[in-house]
Formats: sequence, structure tokens, C-alpha cells
Amino acid sequence: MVERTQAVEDKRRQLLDAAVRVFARKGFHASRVGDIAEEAGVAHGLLYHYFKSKDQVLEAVFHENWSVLLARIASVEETDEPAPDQLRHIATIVLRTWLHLPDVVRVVIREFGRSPELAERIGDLAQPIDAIQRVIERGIGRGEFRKDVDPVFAAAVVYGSIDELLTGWVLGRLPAGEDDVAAAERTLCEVSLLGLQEP
Amino acid sequence: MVERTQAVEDKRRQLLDAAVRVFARKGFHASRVGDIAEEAGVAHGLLYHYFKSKDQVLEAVFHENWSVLLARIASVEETDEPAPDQLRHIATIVLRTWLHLPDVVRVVIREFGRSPELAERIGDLAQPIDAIQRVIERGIGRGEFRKDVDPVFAAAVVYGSIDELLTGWVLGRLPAGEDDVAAAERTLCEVSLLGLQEP
Amino acid sequence: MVERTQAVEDKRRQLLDAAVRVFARKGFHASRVGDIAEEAGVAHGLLYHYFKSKDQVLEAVFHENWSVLLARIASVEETDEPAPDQLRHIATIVLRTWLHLPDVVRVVIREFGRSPELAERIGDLAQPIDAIQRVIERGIGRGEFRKDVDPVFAAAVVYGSIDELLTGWVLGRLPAGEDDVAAAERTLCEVSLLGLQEP
Amino acid sequence: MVERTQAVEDKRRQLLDAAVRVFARKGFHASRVGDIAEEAGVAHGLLYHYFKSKDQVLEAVFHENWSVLLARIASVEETDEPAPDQLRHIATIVLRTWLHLPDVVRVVIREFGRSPELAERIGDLAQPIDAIQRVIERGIGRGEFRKDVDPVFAAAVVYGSIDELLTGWVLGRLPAGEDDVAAAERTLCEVSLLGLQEP
DNA sequence: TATGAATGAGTGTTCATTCAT
DNA sequence: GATGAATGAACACTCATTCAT
Repeated sequence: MVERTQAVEDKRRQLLDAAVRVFARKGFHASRVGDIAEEAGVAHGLLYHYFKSKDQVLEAVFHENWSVLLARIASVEETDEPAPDQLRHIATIVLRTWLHLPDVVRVVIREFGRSPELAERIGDLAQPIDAIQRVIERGIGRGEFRKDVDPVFAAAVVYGSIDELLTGWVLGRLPAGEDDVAAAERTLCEVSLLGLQEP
Repeated sequence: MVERTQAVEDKRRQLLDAAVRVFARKGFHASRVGDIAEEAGVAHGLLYHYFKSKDQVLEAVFHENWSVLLARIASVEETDEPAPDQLRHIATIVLRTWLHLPDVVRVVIREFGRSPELAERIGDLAQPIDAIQRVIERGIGRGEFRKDVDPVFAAAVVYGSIDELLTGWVLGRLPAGEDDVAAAERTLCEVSLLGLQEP
Repeated sequence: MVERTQAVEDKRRQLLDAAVRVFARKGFHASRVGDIAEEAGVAHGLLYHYFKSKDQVLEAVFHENWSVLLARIASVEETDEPAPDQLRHIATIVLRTWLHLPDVVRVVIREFGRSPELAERIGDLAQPIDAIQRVIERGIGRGEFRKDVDPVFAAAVVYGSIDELLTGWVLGRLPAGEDDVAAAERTLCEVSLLGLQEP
Repeated sequence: MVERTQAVEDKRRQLLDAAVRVFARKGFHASRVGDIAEEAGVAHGLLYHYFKSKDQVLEAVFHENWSVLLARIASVEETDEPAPDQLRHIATIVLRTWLHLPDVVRVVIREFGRSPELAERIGDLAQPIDAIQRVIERGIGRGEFRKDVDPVFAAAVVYGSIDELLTGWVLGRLPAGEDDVAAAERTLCEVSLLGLQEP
């Protein structure tokens, strides 16, 4: 029984991974249900045993891949590190995802984050921003960041920087090798973090 | 002849403005050609006298609205102001657009900037980033910015911040009134610019 | 303008008539939208300019063909003829439709009258029965029919007889020529009407 | 072996009864094979051990429920009662089925009797009509019915009345309690039978 | 016997685009 | 220029049926 459920779970995952690859390659709208099935090596009808609709596949891609990242961000928050270090860690976590799961990043960058419709269906979307905001607020409270910045806008500024680096890699307009990711990380921290700290 | 051209131009503009409103409201994919025509008060067939396709309407929306902004950014570059001031001005120009042309911003944020396909068709997309990069490079050269930041990534970081603020307004997750725009501007400059300058 | 509307109306009718023929031949469920379009000699997409859906075509078939018959039945009711004559006329009107519009009868018999779903969407369905019931009630009131029959059930009995004759013709289990229709009419009246009258 | 066959027969019956309930509730076309299996509490694949196809289930519903009724009608024919009494008995048998097996009646009324396709596959369909016709012919021969009615059409008329009463109950447009069935029976006999007899 | 994963043919509907008027 | 009827490619989704286990 457990094995059976396991097999089912494996197949689901197989479909989902195929979907990630296809969405990453062609974009969600241009991807047909048949493309996903073909990529997974199954008949397209099977997809509907595991997912309610093409839209739901996209949601699952998000939930079942991004949630890992969100959990790691949350665990950073629970640390008692100084706020600048926490921010640095969050940035690292997000940026390094590009190296581990480039296709997932491609899909997330392209399909999520700009669509009001998706944002409504998926509550988790803004979570990284919210986490950043909380860290900044804590940093201000502890005197680690200057008191005259608005945490709401500052969070957007920091998150936007991270997001844009990923976007640059996804769209191929930024160098995207391992060293480049490290360099981007450094630049990000130098600019955003120093900007947040007392001069 | 001139009148004729003027009338043609007017009608074209009328359709384009209708398209902006419709795209802003429903998103490009969910907008039907008939919706645009209806919004403009004409038959949908007429759209094809002025545009080759629905895609081309989207491109025109970009070119004919965003180009003004790009021109103003370019004119900032020609100034001999200090680099930090230039950056500040660029940020102001982009952010204030939210107050003047919110629908255009909605469309640009939602439809451009994440699509490799569009990016290929529209070369101008990255122009604000490029301008920012040039300003940063100039600033470094003049000793106004620190020498140890990578201008390429730094430009992405700065542009990402601007972009995310607009996105926050478009998606309604940031306060978007006139005062808020001013506050966002301030926060952006404090964080990004100070981060760029020598400590 | 009127001509234009006329042309549109004509085309709609052309589609509707094609639909009647196709539905009569294959039944509604087995008929594809493409069959109707092909029968009408147009592209299948055009059907959706005139009708909202395949279901709506079926409803239109009913409304725009059966309503004539219902009107004629209603006009019989307004006569001051004796009730038996009125019943006879109603029966004649319905039965003769087989000769004038056999395909319409085929569709009505096969698709309507047994489907609770359709009955809900189309209120007119029971109208012939209701008319018959009113005539019987009037006949009883005037002493033309015996007082001891229940008009509700009697109406069902009379209408059922008519309906079954049409069904017999549609299904080919009754002789269906012109003379046969006349003979059926006679039999129907002899049996049902005499049964209703005082012995 | 007998036990095995019995168990098999039981399961088959269990599926068939489930099918009757489901078809009665949603209609044949709207019923999925999975619905039947779910109603029976088994996996849908199992259905194909007992029936060749969904269509065949419907046929079995008919044969294995309606045949009882046909047998009883046949036994009435073998009686040497007067023809009017025989007709009365046939009517009673059919109408009372509504009280005993309402779901079967629902399915039979809705799915059989109007479909040429089914009529071809199931020869028994017209049997009640044929029986009625034979009784009428016998009645005419014995002088119990008038000689001037056409037995073919008269049979249709009588059967149509019965059929319409059932339909009225199935569709909820006639009162359907026990007393109502009795009243309908009375009305039917008064109208149809008296109409058949010599005035 | 029983399960339910897997298949894939089948279809209604949408909508960008064309073009006769 | 302006209209909107006409076209037809494209596509998500359903579901009866099969079959390995």
C-alpha cells in the first residue's frame, strides 16, 4: 500500500518535473498539455489523473518547488544572527537556487510575480518580501540598520535587486556562471546592505 | 494630405490608448482583439488597418509610450551632473511614470521584462538598465562611486529596485499614493545610492 | 440596414435548418457541430456567430419551429367551437405537422419531451398538454364531456396518444403516408373523443 | 460451481441495480462508468468483467427488468378474459410498475422508446404495443370492440396513453402518489376503453 | 476477482485574422 | 476608411476502455 502510494507520488513528480522543463523552455502559455506528457513519456490523458488542469500543474510547480526555498528562508529568520547576516543569507539562498534548479527559477521568474491572477490563487508569492521586511524591521529595532528607511519600501528594494539578478540570468542578459553568481551576491550585499546600514 | 495623416494618426492613437486600458485591466493574453475595438468604439476589423496583428499592438504600446521615458533617461545621461544625481533623476523619471501613466506601467510591468520572446522582438527593453550601467561606470570613473562594485550587477541591482517598486504598485502590494511614491523614491536613493558610494 | 439584418436572419435560418436535418438524421448527441456546419456549407466557427453553443442550437430548433404550432393550438382555444371539435383540431394540427415538417417532428420527438434537463430550460414543452387540459375542462363545464374524468390525467391520455402516433411515424413502426395520417387521425378521435363523451 | 455462479450473478445484479439508480438520477449520457462503479462500491474496471460496455449495461437494465413486465403482459394474453379486461390488466401492470420500480421506469421512459438506435439493438421494445394490438384485434373479432377502428393505430393510441402517464410521473408533471396511480388507471380505462367499445 | 493507472480518440469552443461589401 | 461575416487552426479536457498487477 505504501509502495503503491509511493509509485503514484513518483509518477506525479515525474509529470511535474517534465512540466518544469517544458514551461522553462517555452513558457506556460506556449506549452501544450501534450508537450508535458510527451516530455514525461506518457499519454496526455494521464496528466489529468494527477492534476485537475493545466493551471493546477503550474500551481503545483510553484508549491512543490518553491516551498523548499520558503522554508529555508523562514529558518534563517529564526536564527539570532544580526539582521545584515540574515539578509545576506536570504539573498544567498535565493540566488544559489539559480545554480541548483535553473528551470524552476526560469518558470518562477517568468510566470509568477507579475500576474495578479496567479498572485490571488497562490498566497505564498510575496513571502520572501515579507520575510525581508521583517528582518529589516528587526534590524532597525536592534540598531543594526538606520532608522530613517521605510521597511516596506526597503524590502521591495532589496527583493527587487535579488529578483532582477535572477531575471537577468533567466533572460541571458547577465553572465550566469558559478563565479558570476558569487560576484552578483557580493555586489548585491555591498550595495543593498551597506545602503541600509548606518553611514 | 497632412490632415489625412493626422486623422489616421489620431485613430491609431485612439486604438492604442484603448489597447493600453484593456491590457492593463485584463492582461494581454486575456484581452481579445474585440475587447480593444469595443473599448475604442470601432469594429474589430478596423484594428488591422492600423496594426498588423495583436502582437504588434502590444509592441506599439511599448514603443509609443515607453520611448518617451527612454528619451528622458537619455537626456539625463547627457547632463554633466554627478553620477549619484543622475541615478536619482533616472529613478525619479521612472517612478513618477506610475503617477502619470499608471495603465502604461501596468502593461509594461506585466507583459514586458520577463518574456524572452518579447525581449527579442523589442530591443529597447534593457535600455534603462544599460543607461544605469553607464552612469554607474561613469560614477566609478569619476570617483563618485566605489571602485569595487561590478557595474553590470550593480545596474541590475538598482534597476531591480525600481522595477520592484513599480511592480508593488501594479499588484497593489505597496501603498501607491503620491506621497508613497515620494517616500519610495527617498528609500530607494538612500539604500541604493548610499550603498554605491564610498563608505 | 434592414437588408443586412435580413441577410443575417437568413443565414441563421440556414444554419438552423441544417441543424434540423442533421439532428433528425443522427440525433442530437451523435451530431457534431462540424456536421451541422458541413450540412449548411459553412465553416464550423460560423455557427458560434449565430448561436452561443450546440445546446442553444437545439433550443432554437424547438423555439423557432414548434412555436408556430403552439400558436396555432392557442388560436384553436380562442374559438367558440364545441370542445370535441377543438380537441379534434388540435390533434389535426399536431399530426399534420408530420407531413409538413417531418424532420422537425423527428427532432422534437426524439430530443424533447423526455429530458428533465431540457424541460427545465424550455418552458413551452408542456404547452400542448396544458391546452388540451383546458379544452377538456371547458368541455366538462359545458356538459360536452362526462363529469367523472379527471382532466389532468385525461389530458395526458389524449396527448400521449397523439405523441405516440408521431413517435410511431418517426421510428418507422407505423405506416406514415398521407392516407395513414388521416386514418390515424380518425382512429384517435374515435377512441379518445368518444371515450371522453357521455356514453 | 453453483455458488460461484450465484456470487457472480449477485455481483452482476449489484452493478445493474447501481446502474439503474445512476441512470435514473442523471440520465444515461451524463452518467459516467465511474459513477456506476462508485454507486456500487467497486472499482470501475470491474464493470468490464460483467458487461462488455456501458451501452451493454443499458441494454441489460432493460432486458433484466423489463422482461418481467413483458412476461406478465404475455400471460394476460393467454387468459380467456374479455378483451377489455385484458387491456385493463395490461394497463394496470405497466402503470403499477411506477410504484414498484420507479427508477427502472425512469430509465425506460427516458432512454428507450425514442431512440431508433436502441430500438434496433433491442427488439423487445415494441412488445407491449404489439400485445395491445393483438388484444384489440381479438376484441374486434369477438365483437367486444367496434369494427371500424384500425387496430394498429388504436394500439398506438392506447399505448401512448399509458406511456404518457408514466412520463408525466417521471418528469414530475403529474401527481404520482399511490392514489394518483389508481386515479390515472381509472381515467385511462374510462377514456380509452369506452372509446374502443361499441357506443 | 478486483484494482486503478494508463491510453488516446473524440469534440465543443475560442479567437486572431481575412476580406467582400 | 469601416464593418462584421466568415474562416479554420488550435487546444484543453473527458471518459470509455484496456490491462498489468
